[in-house]
Amino acid sequence: MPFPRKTIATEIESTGEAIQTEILRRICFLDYPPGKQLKEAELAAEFGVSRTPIRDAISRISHLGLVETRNGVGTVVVALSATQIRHVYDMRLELAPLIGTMSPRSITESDCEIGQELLQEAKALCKAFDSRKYIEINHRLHELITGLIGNGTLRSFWWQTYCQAASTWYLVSNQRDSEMALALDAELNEINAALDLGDVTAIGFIQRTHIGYGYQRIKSHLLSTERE
Amino acid sequence: MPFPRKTIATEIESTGEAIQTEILRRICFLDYPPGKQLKEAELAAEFGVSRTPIRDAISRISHLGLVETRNGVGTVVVALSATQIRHVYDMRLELAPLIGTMSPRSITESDCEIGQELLQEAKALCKAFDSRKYIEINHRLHELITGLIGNGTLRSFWWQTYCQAASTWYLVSNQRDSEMALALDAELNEINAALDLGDVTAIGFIQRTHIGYGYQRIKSHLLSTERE
DNA sequence: AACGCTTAAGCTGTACACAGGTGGGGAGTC
DNA sequence: GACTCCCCACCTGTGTACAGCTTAAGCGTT
Repeated sequence: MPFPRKTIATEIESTGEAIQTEILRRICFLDYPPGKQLKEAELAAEFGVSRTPIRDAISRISHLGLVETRNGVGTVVVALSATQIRHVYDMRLELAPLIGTMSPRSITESDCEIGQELLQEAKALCKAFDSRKYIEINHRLHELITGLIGNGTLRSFWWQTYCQAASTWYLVSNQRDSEMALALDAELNEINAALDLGDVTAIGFIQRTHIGYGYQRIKSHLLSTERE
Repeated sequence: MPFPRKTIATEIESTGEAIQTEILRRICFLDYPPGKQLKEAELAAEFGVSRTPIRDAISRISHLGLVETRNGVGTVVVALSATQIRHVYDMRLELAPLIGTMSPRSITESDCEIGQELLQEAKALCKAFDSRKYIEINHRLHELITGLIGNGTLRSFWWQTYCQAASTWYLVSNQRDSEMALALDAELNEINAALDLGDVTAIGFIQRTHIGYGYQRIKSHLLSTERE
């Protein structure tokens, strides 16, 4: 199944898939913020290939609704509308509990190690907030959790909604440094407890809980920006 | 959001999107059965365009896992493995109840008319089964129901799982003519009752129920083919 | 000075040519 | 006759040139 698997397991990626993953990562990480214009020629030069594979990558990304290509104009990264964000979050709230109930993969030693590692980094983040680090920790946490999903379809959907939510979520996080760091620390504490117990079901519900918190933060942010 | 919306509302489709929709339809309808080799040059000639838009369309379809492209060999339509089918159906069982609960669109007069129309065709099908007609009725029923979904993300996911399940499902249906026709007739009776009451929630649960039935049929089929 | 038109620059969409890779069939040998 | 190896036909992957579209800037007119 699609890209999520490719990003998690280190498989042999074709050139096109690697480029797709990289561009999508840049969008999620706000390296390409909403409004940013992606020029095929520019990217082609950067990756050292022709426009063809770039076009292919962008075209495949477009189904997430994160970019919009118009003939003669260009390809721009778009911020999902408030309604779309609501839809994505509503969906994530429903998907999260399924992580643990739909034939999950069993937790390994290595999963626990990664969890601990992330927790340490989150603790460091509480002392000195760094937007970029916050994003990276969250991203790796999502890779870890997505890897626990045994159902390929759910895994794909889970990853898709993450990518759709990421950009907006990380944009909001910039304005609430310490609160976000503490929330992440708390989440990772819970996740690690569940990892040690080998309880994937719990992880699903923990995710559901914290997505709810994040949703609240984003909703209040959306309200305040809509007033302007 | 992606293709489902485009297939349902009659919007202005770009060339590439139209081709994508058409190829995907052919896969769902078993015009391109598993094993069929898709040659870019052939399709290009048929649609009267160059290979470029064809490649684009196939590339975007590939994320559903229904086709596999290997360099030097070609692009072949693949049958989803038993495990993948199980994953898709498990997911559909979870998604179905959400149709009515996640901000559905309200039912219009025109929806009811289409429902009645489909019911009549289903009744005709009971008297003289026609595999092709069975597929078409089901397809249009799915377009109708997908159109009732207000949440764009859910709509996209619902449509994706339908496409993934369709090919296998329709393959199985070939071997159980009358049983399938009767089941479809029963389903459409229930759907129409819910349509008349304007109860989208009911439609979600009806779908959930009948997907369960279909799942059973496919499971027994998978078991019998695995033995061979 | 303000408005409208024209033109050119720059982007994507498409066609086409070529490079790379794969598999099968035929010639040659044992 | 069977097996092996090589070559060629055919397909996808990539690069490149060109056509079409959009926008903005600059010029001319009022």
